Amino acid sequence: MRYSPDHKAQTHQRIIKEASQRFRRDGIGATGLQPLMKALGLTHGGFYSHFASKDELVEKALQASAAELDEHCAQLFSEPRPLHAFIDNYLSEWHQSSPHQGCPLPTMSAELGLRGQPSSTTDAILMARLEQVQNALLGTEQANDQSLLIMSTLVGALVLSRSVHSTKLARHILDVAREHLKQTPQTSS
Amino acid sequence: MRYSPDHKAQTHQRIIKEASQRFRRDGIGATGLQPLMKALGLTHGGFYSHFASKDELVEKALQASAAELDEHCAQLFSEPRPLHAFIDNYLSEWHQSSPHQGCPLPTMSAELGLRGQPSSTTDAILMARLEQVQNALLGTEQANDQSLLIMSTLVGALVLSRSVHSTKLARHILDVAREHLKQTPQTSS
DNA sequence: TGTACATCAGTGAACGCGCGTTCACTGATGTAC
DNA sequence: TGTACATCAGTGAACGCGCGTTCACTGATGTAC
Repeated sequence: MRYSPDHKAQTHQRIIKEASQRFRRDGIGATGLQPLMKALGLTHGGFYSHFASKDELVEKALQASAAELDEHCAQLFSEPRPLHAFIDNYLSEWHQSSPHQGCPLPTMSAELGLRGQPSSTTDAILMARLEQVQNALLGTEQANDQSLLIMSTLVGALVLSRSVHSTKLARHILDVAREHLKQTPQTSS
Repeated sequence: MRYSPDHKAQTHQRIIKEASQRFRRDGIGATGLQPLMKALGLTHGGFYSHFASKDELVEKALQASAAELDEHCAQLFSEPRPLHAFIDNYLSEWHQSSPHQGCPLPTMSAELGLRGQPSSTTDAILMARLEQVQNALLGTEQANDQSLLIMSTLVGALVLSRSVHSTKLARHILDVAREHLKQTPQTSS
């Protein structure tokens, strides 16, 4: 064979990785398969020997984003104050300006909501995130509810911060949410 | 003339109204001008005698959404407990399942963030919403910051609730956020 | 009162473009004999 | 060792489609004389 035995598998993964970034950065609808393949030094015709359709790629890319995020979070949650580390990371300037490397919920959830296949991977991503926050809350009463509340505020602050034109306001939104969430640490509200 | 003197102005407004709903429901990119005009019983060719481009319509439609929302909020804020009324409305099942009639922030902000023209109408919408929340907080210290925090949680809860596949979870997200926000009424955190 | 003309909201065919998808093909490799 | 064939990741032209946009046109009306 012309290529190494795992060459195709590698290409497969490269497509998924690039797609997962573009979907988060530009949205699913605005990401074309032709430019995507070209960016990887390939032609678009080969795409369908890797995936049955764009929808399949969306699903795979979303799962890849989730796995990437799980790994990233696992590191944060090994720190002394896991919840603070998670919050700081989620509301960091890095996350604000790097949607393509961050959580898919703020960027893709709206678009996924109205796409044909409801996917249910969104649920899985949210649940995974919630679980980790719950672990950090260490068996507090209503840890379940509180983690939902925290995630709501995190996602909302990030969405608003990214959509706002004034960088000063954008930053302030993150600051306010960060302060509040770190101030109400383990106790139920 | 064949039409009444304000006929064109009426058509103009009908286009804006229909567009403002479709943009919120389906997204800007996924809303075609051809189907939009057809839905109003018109042909697509006439569009450009009303607007210079789709971008201009986006701007006008966004402003219309904002005005519509202002009016709606004004009613809520005349009630005895304006903040509670606002929160209940924002996190209601009606708002959850009626993105086309609701706040454009949860549905359009992601897409607006990455479009060419930064628009800055998003900022105006957010500021208007914040101002009303602040008024409800009646000059509390840090009313400014607290209204930002409330809006973050409201937007995040609605975004998550809409994107989630399980209706039970969707409802729970709204419930948790509503309970929390109504529990911390006027006092700063 | 009747004819000729101007107005102008809306019509519908056409444009170039990028989309997702299909498919006959290429060409370097490994295998068979 | 050398030739013939099978494999298969990737190629690139082509498909039908809907998009935003343009433009010559229609046809009912109001106005001028």
